[in-house]
Amino acid sequence: MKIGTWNVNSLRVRLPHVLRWLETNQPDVLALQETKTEDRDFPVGEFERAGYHAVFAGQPTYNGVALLSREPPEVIATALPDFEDVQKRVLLARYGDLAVLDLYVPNGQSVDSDKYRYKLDWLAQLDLWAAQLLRDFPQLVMLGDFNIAPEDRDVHDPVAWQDQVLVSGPERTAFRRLLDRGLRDSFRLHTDGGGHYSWWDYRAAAFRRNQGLRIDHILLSPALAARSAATVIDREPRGWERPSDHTPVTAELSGL
DNA sequence: ATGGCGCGCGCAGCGCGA
Repeated sequence: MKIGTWNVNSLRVRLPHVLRWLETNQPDVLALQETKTEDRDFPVGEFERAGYHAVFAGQPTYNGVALLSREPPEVIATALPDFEDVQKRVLLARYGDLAVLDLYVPNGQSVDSDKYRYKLDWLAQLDLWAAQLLRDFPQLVMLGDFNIAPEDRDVHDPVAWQDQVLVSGPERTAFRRLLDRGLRDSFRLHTDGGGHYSWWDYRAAAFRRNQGLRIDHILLSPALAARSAATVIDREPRGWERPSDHTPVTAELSGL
């Protein structure tokens, strides 16, 4: 099976891109972030016509997550447990034995901001939840926009980015804690080198110059990591007209 | 050189993203 993640930076604007990408790539599950769409405006019918079920947790203007799938979903959660938050950043669904957690981790803005503190608190709560989820769901995929470049090889200019938000030590420690729980970064199961990014700034021709960060991730529980056949960053949609600043990442799991 | 682009909201220009 194929399962992907894509921060679309407004589903209203990017719906044609998502439909085109679904048609070409035929994933079994696609997790979206930054839909920026209220639930009553979610384009359910468009995805039904494309052969996909859709579940979503949205709000006006900001944030918003969704899961598209061939199989009908069972929604388990739409928020972090025990964490007061009006921001829609979490969607957990299951498809039979497979559990999929779609995440839009807070950006953090800058390391000296209140939003950074919120990001670290949010990640601490995610870590607690991850321990429970790994017990409850042996077949767990945790994927989305983590807003963390885990290592310097995931950063085009580590010196310029040092100690900046998305790259700072506390954020990387939070990401590392998830791996210490037993989750595996599926991209790194198959590719060691640098220069592979999932986001490029709209400004300064960053995509053309491949000045990006790898911040969109697919984490796999141990049972799924054993089935990981490939993880691919698809740069193509970043080159389309009026693109999202993120591009899709897809994991292939064998025997599911 | 801290801007640079693109989004929502709403009709100007600001907050936000990363």
